[in-house]
Amino acid sequence: MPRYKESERAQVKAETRQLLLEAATEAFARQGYEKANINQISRAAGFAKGTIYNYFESKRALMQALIHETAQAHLEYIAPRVLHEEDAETRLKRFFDAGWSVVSEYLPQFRLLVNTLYGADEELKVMLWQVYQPMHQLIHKDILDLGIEQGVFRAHDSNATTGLIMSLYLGIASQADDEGKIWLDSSQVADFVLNALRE
Amino acid sequence: MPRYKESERAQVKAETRQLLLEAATEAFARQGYEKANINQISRAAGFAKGTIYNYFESKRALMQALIHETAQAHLEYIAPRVLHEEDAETRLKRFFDAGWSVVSEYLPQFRLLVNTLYGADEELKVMLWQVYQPMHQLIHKDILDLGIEQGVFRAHDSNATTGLIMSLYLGIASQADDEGKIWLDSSQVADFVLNALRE
Amino acid sequence: MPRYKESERAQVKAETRQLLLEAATEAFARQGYEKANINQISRAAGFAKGTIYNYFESKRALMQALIHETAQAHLEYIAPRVLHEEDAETRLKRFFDAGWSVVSEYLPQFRLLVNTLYGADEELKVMLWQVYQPMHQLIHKDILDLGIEQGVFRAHDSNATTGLIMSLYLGIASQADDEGKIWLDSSQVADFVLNALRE
Amino acid sequence: MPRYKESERAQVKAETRQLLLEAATEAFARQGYEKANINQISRAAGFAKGTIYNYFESKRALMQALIHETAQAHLEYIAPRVLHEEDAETRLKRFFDAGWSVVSEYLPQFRLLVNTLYGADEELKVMLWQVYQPMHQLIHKDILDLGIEQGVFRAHDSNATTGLIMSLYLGIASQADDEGKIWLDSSQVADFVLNALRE
DNA sequence: TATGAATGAGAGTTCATTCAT
DNA sequence: AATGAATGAACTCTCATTCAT
Repeated sequence: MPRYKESERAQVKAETRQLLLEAATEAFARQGYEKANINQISRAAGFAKGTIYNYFESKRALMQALIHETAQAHLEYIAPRVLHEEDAETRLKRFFDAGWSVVSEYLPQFRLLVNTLYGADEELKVMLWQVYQPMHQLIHKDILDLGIEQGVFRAHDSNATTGLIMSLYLGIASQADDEGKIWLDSSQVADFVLNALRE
Repeated sequence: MPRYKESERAQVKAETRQLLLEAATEAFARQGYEKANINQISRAAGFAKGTIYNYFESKRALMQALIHETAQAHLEYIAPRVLHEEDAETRLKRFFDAGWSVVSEYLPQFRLLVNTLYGADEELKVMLWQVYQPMHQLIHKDILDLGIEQGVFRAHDSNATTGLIMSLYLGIASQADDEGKIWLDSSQVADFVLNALRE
Repeated sequence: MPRYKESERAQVKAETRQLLLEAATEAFARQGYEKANINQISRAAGFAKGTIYNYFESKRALMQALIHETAQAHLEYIAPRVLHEEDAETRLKRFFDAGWSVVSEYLPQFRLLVNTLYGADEELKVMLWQVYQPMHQLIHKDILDLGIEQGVFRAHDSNATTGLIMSLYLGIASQADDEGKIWLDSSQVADFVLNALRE
Repeated sequence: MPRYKESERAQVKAETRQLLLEAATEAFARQGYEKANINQISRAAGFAKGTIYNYFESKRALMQALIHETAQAHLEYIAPRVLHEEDAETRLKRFFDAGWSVVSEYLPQFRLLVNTLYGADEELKVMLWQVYQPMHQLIHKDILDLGIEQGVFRAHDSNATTGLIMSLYLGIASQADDEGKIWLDSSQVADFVLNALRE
């Protein structure tokens, strides 16, 4: 069998999978995992109910894949933008900056993450916090510890501060309206943190 | 015409209602609104499935009553403890203090509130934010503005800061373990905020 | 114990029973036996749910008592008005006359009877046709056979005609509007029958 | 994209729908709309309980579809048999003739219609009378008015007479036993009406 | 690979009935 | 005799999942 035929097929599969994930994101974000329904999701993606089961073992597996990939994308969006900067203060600003951009560009994805992080489904929550470890590392090591090293942040429990920063990010950003607009500027939040850390 | 004391019957009704609300809180907090189920809740409260409908019109009405009463109780726990203090700094500390106590004493209730505040159910979310207005007022007026007046907080956008403080409270406190223990002391969070506001 | 106390009590009981029957008639007529509900009926009669069970063994027993008494009353309304006349033709007119009056004065009762007579509940239907036997006798013997005897009706199968007359009565009268007004005059129906029977 | 014939699937769907409608007819006719139950109907049709909801939105929608189709079929059975005749008298006889056949051939359907026409469910009743308009037209125009024109019926209010004829048909035919046998011949009823109209 | 008819567990809700007071 | 809280069977409807085509 010709090689390109194979790859073509693989591409179609990947596209279908992507369409399903997008529809699922939207549905899960809007209605929550329990209320969202497989039929709707399939239809919204342009397929029939059964198709979803060619790509995911179950509704739950779909959700898990979704969380995984979404969180991953979230990380991959934010990390380079932060690391592109040299000094810790700017990195912190960039963190909130990029975080705000995620919200406006990928609102349903972001909502899905927040719902899951603060939701009642322990299994999903734990999984997501794990996937999010690199984000904590980023803040902890590449922003806070760096800042202490650079002498721009006072000595402090940077692990604790990481938690505080994540809470601020998620708490404020989750109040975005349906257009992804957040009532506080990212810089206001960054300044608040900087004030707390400076000297 | 009733043959026994009216008050006696009223008391029994109130108790039953309370038992149902408690069971519901536990169930909704552990499984989320959608997954929790009426039969289970009634059974956990020691009643048959139909009993719940003698007290609440529907599952949703039960949830709404619950949110209302829980949020109210939350407010009534925190406000006096804050207002008992004179200076703004102590008030802020007390706010986190009391907030931490709520978590350890009323863990399911608190979880229910957080799940709802960050959940996908728009109607419940809006309702809860409304009930929570006095909490925002408390922070905004009775802590932040007071602190500015007292000259202990630098001038700042106290409305914005209110949002940040709430995010910190909810974000950190929601990470309590099953015994209600939170990995950060309330004082650490308070100090972080105070550092940001002081000068 | 004094005798009048007894009778007083009996009277109260009878009144309560009557109130319950009236409320039941209204409910059963409006919603049908299955949809009508015991709580509503009790409340409409001014009593609590349980009270009904002091007077009737079950919802079904209530319905049966109701049908019985209503059909009886129906008969007792019509028969004397018919028998008061001497000649068969007038008796027939009186039959429809009185039948029309029943509808305007006792609409819910009448509707209940029609619903039952043409409904799916075989047991109730059979019971009602039995209670209605005297009505058939009245038409058969006291109107039709009399008419033949008097030489005003042609010879015919008066049993069959009885069935036709009942069908006409029930069919037309059941189309009464909510005020009990029937679109055809009783005399029009009577004339139709007389035309069919005369000579 | 579907791999098998569209028409094949459509055919299966139509058959399933028909089976469900038949089972529903039987159940609704025997127990009435309220008492009949969806599970039972599906099972009787040879399907699982949920299947019905692939074909009808709700129990009520099922009932409405049923009434519609049944009344339509009823009309389509009777009308051509009546119109096949030339003179009004024979048409009238054919009307009762055909009406009697409907009962013996489609007993549950007929019972369903009668129960609905004389039942307490106002919405269904109104709907059915509307669907039945053509039947009234048939009697009114194509039998009674024609008869007057042909000079075989005396002048009379043919609208009123239409109502009387329908009452006779429904009233007598609804007394069919479980084999669909009616205690009066259709000709006896027809003769009664003809006697009333002739001259 | 895609389809959608069929499935049936499971949910929320209703309500006749019981019974302690 | 009257009450109404409690009960739980029974009902309608939803939906994740299966599978023949």
